[in-house]
Amino acid sequence: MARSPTVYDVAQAAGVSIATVSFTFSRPSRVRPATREAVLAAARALGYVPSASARGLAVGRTKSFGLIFWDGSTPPPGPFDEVNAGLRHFPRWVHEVQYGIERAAWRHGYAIMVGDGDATDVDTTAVDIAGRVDGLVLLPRMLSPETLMRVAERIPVVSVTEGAADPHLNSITVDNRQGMTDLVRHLVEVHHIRSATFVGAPDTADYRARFAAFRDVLEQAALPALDDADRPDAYVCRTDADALDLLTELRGRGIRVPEDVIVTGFDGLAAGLISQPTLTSVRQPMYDLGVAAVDLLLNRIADPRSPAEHRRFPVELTVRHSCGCPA
Amino acid sequence: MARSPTVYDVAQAAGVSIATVSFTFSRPSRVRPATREAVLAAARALGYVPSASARGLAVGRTKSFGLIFWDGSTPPPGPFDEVNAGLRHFPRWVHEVQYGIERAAWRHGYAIMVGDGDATDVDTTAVDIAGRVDGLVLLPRMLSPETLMRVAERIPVVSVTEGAADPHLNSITVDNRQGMTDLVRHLVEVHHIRSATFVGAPDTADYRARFAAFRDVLEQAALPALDDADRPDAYVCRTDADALDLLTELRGRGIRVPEDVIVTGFDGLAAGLISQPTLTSVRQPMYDLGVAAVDLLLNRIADPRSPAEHRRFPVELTVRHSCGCPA
DNA sequence: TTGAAAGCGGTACCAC
DNA sequence: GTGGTACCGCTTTCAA
Repeated sequence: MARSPTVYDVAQAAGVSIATVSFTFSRPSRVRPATREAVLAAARALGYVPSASARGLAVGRTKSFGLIFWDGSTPPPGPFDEVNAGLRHFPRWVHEVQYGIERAAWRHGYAIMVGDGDATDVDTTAVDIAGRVDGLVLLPRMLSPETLMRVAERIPVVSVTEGAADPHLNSITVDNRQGMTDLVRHLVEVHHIRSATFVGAPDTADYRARFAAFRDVLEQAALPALDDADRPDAYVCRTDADALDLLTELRGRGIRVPEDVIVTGFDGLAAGLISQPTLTSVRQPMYDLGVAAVDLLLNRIADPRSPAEHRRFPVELTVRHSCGCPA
Repeated sequence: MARSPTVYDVAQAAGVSIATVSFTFSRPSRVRPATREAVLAAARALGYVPSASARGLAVGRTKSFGLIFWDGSTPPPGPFDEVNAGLRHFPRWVHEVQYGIERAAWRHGYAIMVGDGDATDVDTTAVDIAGRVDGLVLLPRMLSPETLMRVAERIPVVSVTEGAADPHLNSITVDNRQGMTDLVRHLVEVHHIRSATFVGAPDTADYRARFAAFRDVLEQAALPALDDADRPDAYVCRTDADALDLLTELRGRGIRVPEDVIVTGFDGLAAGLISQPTLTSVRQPMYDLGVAAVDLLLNRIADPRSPAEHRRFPVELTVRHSCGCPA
C-alpha cells in the first residue's frame, strides 16, 4: 500500500502536464493519439487510480446517490443464518426497495452509498452521507424535520413511503388505504368475520392510513374493533413482521390459525410464503418503489427548479392460508 | 438548491477562522465552549453539510468500503414483482452477502458504496469505486488480473469465495468440496442413485471444486457420470439457480421430480424453500461471508503490513424434497 | 485557544 | 493540442 500515484506522477512519467493527463481521461479526442497512448501507458505502468474525492471536490458532483437504510428490526445476534431461519430477518421490505434503487441507479451510471439508519444518531449519519452524494433516498421514520430540511436544501431528497409533510420534498407512497380496504373487505365478505383487532402501533403516516381504513371498513359493516383483551375473529396486523410474530405467539399458546383465528399481514414479505400457515397480506411493489425513487432524484438533478413530485403506487391483496383460504 | 455553505461561510458567520470551525467538529474539546456554541449555531443556521469529498481529499480516507456487486442474473425486464414471483431474482446469493457486509461495516462506522459489477466494463467500475473507498470487496468472477492488482496496490481488497490466485490478496472461500461430497454421498447412500449428471459450466474456482468433488464421489462408488444426452437418476446442479431452471424445464417436459429424477442445487437460496418440489441443496453462510470480508478489510487497515488472510467457511447439506426425502 | 497557510488530487479556463 | 494555474472545501501543522 505505497502512496498512490496521482496525476502528477502520471504526467511526469508521460512527459506531459497534468492538464493533458486529465484530458486524456475526460475528453480523449482532444489529445493527440500519440500523447494519449503515452499517458495511458504511464497510467497503467504506475497503477493509477483516480481519486474520487479530488474529482468530487473539483466538479461538485459525485455520481452517486445515498440511501439511509432503515431496518426496523433488531439485528440478530449470533450466527445469522440460524437466527434467520424462516427468512425472518432477510429479506425484509427495505432490502427489496434497496435492490430497486441500486439497479435503477446503476443503469444511469450512479453508485449507491448505503448508510446505517439504525445507528443511534441517524441525523448525524444522514448529514454525513448527504455530504458525499448527489441525491438521497430516505426510508420511513428517519430524520428530525430540521435535519431533513438541512439536507434537502443541499441535494435532492426523496422520501419513500412516507407522505410528504413538506410539499417541497419528493415522495413515493403506496395506496395503504385501498390495500387495507381490500383486505378487510375480503375478511368480511368471504370469511364473514364478526370482529377484528388491529395489531401494531400506528405510528407513521403509512400505518395511520392503514389503521384508518381498517376502522372504516369495520364501521361500514357495523362490526366491532376489539382491543387486545378479547379474542376477535381476525387479527389484522399493521405489517407482515407483526403478523409473523403473532403467528409464533399463537402457536405457543396452542391457538390454531386460521381455524381458531384469522391473522393477516401487510407488506408482502418473502417470509409470508413459507410461514405456517402462509400469510395473507397486501403486497407492496417494493422494487418499483426503489426504481421510482431514483427516477425522481434524476428528474430533480436534470432540472433543479422543477417542482417536487409525489407518486403513489398501487398495492395488491395477496390471499394465502392464514385467512382461511385454501393454501 | 442554492450553493452550499462551506467552512468559510460558517467561519465568517461565527466570526472565527475556518480552522476553528474544523476543530469544533473534529476536536470539540480544543475549542472554548462559547466559541464552540457560536460555531454550531452558525452551522445550524446556515444548514452546513460538510463535503465528504473535501474531507476525503484532505485526510486521504473516506470511511467507506466499496462493493462491486455481481448478480450473474439477467435483470428482469418489466414489472419486477411479477417476474420475481417465486423469489427467482431476489434475494440471491449476492444480496445476502451484501447484507452481511453492510451490517458489519456499519458497526465499525463505515458506509458501503455499491457499484454495478454487471456493467459492460467491470474493470472501469472497479477502478472508479476503488478511487472512492478505503477497501474493496469483490464478488466472484469479476476483474481482469491487471485491474485487480492495480486496485489491490492502492487499497485492501478481499475476494469473496474465489480462491486467491494471488496469495497477497485476502480471500474468503467456502468448503465446496466437503459440501458437494456430503450431497452426493447422500444421494448414493440414501437414495441409491446409479448414475448422475453434473449440470452447469464449471467456470470458476468454486464450481470447479464442486465438480471435482462430484466426480470423485461417483468414482469411489463406481458410478457413471452421464452426460446430458442420457437421463440419469440425479441431476446435480452447480447452483440453485441452475437447479430451479432445470425444475421448470423438467416440469414442462412432464418429468416428475423427485419421482422420475432427482434434482439438487448448491447455495441455499430462499427460492429453494418455496419451489415445487422444495430444493435439496448445500447452504452457504452468506451473511457470515460478508461479515468476514469486512473483518479482513479492517485488519488490513489496522495493520497494512500484515500478511493476507484466507478464511474458509463450512457449508451445510440441506435436505429437502427434490432428492426424494420427505418434504 | 485561535488563526494563517500549505497541502490533498483533481478540473477546467485561458494562454500560447 | 498542450501547459500554467486558479480554484474546489477541508484538515492540520506551526506560530502567535
